[in-house]
Amino acid sequence: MVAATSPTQRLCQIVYRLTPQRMMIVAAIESSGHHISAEEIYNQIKARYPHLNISTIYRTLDLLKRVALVTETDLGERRVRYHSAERGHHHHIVCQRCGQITDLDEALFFSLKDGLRREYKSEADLSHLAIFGCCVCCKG
Amino acid sequence: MVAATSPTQRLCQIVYRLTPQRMMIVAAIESSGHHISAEEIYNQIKARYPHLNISTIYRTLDLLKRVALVTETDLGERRVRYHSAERGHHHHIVCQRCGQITDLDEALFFSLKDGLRREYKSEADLSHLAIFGCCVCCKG
DNA sequence: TTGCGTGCAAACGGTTTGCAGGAAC
DNA sequence: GTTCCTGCAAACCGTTTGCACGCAA
Repeated sequence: MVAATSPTQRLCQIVYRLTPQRMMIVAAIESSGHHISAEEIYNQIKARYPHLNISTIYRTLDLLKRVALVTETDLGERRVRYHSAERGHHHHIVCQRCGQITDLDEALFFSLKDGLRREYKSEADLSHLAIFGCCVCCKG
Repeated sequence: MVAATSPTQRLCQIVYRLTPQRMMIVAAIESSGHHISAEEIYNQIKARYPHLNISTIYRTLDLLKRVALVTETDLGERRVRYHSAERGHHHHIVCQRCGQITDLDEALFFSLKDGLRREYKSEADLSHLAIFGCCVCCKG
């Protein structure tokens, strides 16, 4: 059983230099279950490696986006969040009261995508949609 | 035939002071067909009234949001855009190539809203959704 | 006359940039 | 040895804030 190519291996293949910083940043994103922000990556790595500069984070994130290893999502905060592209397309509903983020099944969006194609002749890129609302817990 | 209360009249009713700046800002938003940014409002008014300061724009926008005269939308740019609340709920598809913004019919979203309620017990606030994609013109 | 609204200037927070030294290959 | 990557510091850009003056009511 052969493991799928790891993100680090893929970075290698694409000829970019494999520096400790880049490996730590990739690892931080991979290991993060949720959508992580640049600052969160920074703080997480800095604890072990205080030398790191935040501009390196941004430059690496930019690189990772270009080689399609990470995707960025705008969850309506002031800042943008990142996650591994391996997690694929998914959408979220963000609770406006408690901030909880729930991932949504893609099937929910099929009819919307269809309607856009039929009625607007537009191809929607529904790769990372954030919907705002109110979750079960806060409805009471 | 009686005209509906104008935004300016409504501001008056809500006891806030009616200053020339506020009137100009309301007028700029009303007369703008599209979704206007704080800076666009600023530049538009400044041409006639150079004394105006941009912090007044932000403070007034904040006030107008609180009294529900304007709504703000995040169209995935760095900045936020505003429009008159009178235009009501609507959604947009933003073309990722040419930047064109097309308003969408709300009916497109009924099944999505329904699914969210049924399957996730969440009440979606679909008042201003921005969907990204590719318009007819750019598809070629 | 009072208190709200304004202009001004300075700060904010997330992000980007130019530069020179240093590490990966 | 060469090129790319990094840390540093400073700039950027949209937005917010504290303050004192001034105008709407």
